[in-house]
Amino acid sequence: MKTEVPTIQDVARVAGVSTATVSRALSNPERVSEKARRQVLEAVERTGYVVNEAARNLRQQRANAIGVIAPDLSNPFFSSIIAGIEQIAGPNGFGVLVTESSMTGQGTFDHASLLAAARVDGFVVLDGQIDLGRLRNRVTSLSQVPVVSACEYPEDFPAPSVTVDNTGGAEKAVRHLADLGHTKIGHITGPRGNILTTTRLQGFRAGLKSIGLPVREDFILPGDFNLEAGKLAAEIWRTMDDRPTAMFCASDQQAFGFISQLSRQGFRVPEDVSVIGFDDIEVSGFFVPALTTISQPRLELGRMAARMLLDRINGESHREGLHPQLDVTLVVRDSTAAPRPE
Amino acid sequence: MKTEVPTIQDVARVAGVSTATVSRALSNPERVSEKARRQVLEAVERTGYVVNEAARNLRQQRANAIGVIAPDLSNPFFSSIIAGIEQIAGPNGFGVLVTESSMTGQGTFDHASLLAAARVDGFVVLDGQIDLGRLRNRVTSLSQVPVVSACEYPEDFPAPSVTVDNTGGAEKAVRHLADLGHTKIGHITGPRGNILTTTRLQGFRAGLKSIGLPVREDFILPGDFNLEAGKLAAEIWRTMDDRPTAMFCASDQQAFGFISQLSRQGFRVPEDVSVIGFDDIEVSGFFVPALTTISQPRLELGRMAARMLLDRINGESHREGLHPQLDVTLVVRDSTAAPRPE
DNA sequence: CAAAGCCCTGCAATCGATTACAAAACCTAG
DNA sequence: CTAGGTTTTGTAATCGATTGCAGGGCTTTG
Repeated sequence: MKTEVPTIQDVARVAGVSTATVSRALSNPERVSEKARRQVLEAVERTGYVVNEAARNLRQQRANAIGVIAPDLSNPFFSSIIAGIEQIAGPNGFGVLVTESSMTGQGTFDHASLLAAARVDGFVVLDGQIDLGRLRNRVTSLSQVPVVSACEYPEDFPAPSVTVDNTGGAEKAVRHLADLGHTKIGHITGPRGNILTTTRLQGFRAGLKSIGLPVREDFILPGDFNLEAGKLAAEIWRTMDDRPTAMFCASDQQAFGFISQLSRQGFRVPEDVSVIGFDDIEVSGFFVPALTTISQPRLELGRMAARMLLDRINGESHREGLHPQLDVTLVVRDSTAAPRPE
Repeated sequence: MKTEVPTIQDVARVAGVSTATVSRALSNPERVSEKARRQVLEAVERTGYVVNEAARNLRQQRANAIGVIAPDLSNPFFSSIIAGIEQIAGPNGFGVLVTESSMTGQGTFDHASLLAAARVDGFVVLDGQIDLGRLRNRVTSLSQVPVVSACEYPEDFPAPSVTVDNTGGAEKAVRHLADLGHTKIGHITGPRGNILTTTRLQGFRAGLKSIGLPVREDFILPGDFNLEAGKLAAEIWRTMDDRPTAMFCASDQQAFGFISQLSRQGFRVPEDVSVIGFDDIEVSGFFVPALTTISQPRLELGRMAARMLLDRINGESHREGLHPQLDVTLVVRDSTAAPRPE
């Protein structure tokens, strides 16, 4: 039982040609004769040869892999994006290396090293809070390094990005609630300093304004995107003298936490308060009540980001400032309804 | 602005030593003199040198990376396990390459190639449905290749695995329902042929038997682990003449789908029917009603698998048949209650 | 038939690190 | 002061693929 892994040499010997021909037959089939190609292909079959990526990477000075820096793998929102990235990267011969932001910085695995180490040819950054200093530190100008951000990104991130229309989404949410007859509309924000938080809040304000409703600052509750934050917000809502009859949540998870805590206290959604989320993750349609929300094209976000990154890696440097914005759509389900008549 | 990446040669020149010394100073500090070490370290600092992994991998014949084959990245269940794998792999200098099973087989990216291509040193397989033929095809005997399966695995998978006590978990679920006073207990299974389906069903039967309840075959509904399956099962439950008063679902997602569809039809959980899930994914505690379920140590599952794989890669061949089983725990929340008195 | 051009092929250098081997430097003890 | 031992260092081979260059074969054309 031979455990030896066959090399290109073995193939060459079996096929009766040189290694150069084998290499060419495999990567540039049209550059070799019909006959040689057949022989090589057969020899590959017989030997079970598979190219050694390490050798190829070394010679070609590229890794054929891209890195993904995600803040939190256990958040289903990100995994969908990653799946989208995979969908594009895989068929193009690129592997996908996923790293949680919290992991990097340990051992040999910080972002910059990852890149310089020739392990990946570029990054998709999904983390809006990422520490730029660490990246910049090694890489003089980020704009020379293939990096694309998706979804979120830190302020003045000097890289192309692909995002969704957060402002427009928030406006849609507000308009939907207003259309149902709500006039006292509240908002639970995302974490401070996050770009998504800012744009959604902006859209919330703009939405109210555009339909002539006043912005009640006391109806804006600070939060985070996770379940716990929604729960906390519910506690605050409960203690309010004058309560909003509808809440626009910055994320679906947050909405779940909000609704969950409310029902535990005996309130009903949408009877006592309408709730609308943002993201449209998979469970949203199956929540009780099914969640009305703003749907993001998550898979497409990932696919787009991957495409842009691959383009950059391949040298098609579309100008620095490419920032496509995908559209979001309102999905009406059961968590929103007309306010209870006074 | 130089874009050149510094090599070990550059470091050697700056430090005034040979490349061999640089290499040793970095990976075996104790093998070089105090003085040389200082010089090298300073030169590294000055040049911003980072080892080229491709070159190292080629020379050392190892990739310092492990592959993870997951069936479905958008399932939050798996992402947690992956996070666990990361936690172990990262600090040990190993990268984690994640692949969705559905992706592999396309292009150069099928499982076996991935391995032979020297891209990864081993795999963690999370997919119970994986096509073994494709793996075996290249690799004479899987048992020689560092592979560890976690959670699920195909029948007679010739590799170490780490799983949870599915049978025991199912028994706990049944016992809990029985303790509440239920005698008509049903089960929605996972997909056919899956090991988790089998073991949980087994446990379900064993549980009933151990408390002296008869196994009603018509109370066992075929399903899948996803949301949709739960919804389908709910439709069946509705049409039953004699309905179970409690359902043990093979997964939390399935339970969500079941509850969701039921409430849409005007039934209430747990008043009309108690529901218990399996997995304890994050939202479960925030569902309405909060889901009673069997909690799996998902992070630990990943960590354990990673540890075992790293051991195998490093040659510590603990005997073939290592199959640790982690314990699961019952988490009682609001979706289960005593049956309504007749 | 010879010259020019094209296609195919092979030789050998190359990528950047690691490491076997040997030489050099340094110590220690007699 | 020297033989023998130990530590430190450097030289050069090596991993496996890709690719610039040049040579050989074949076709085309004058």
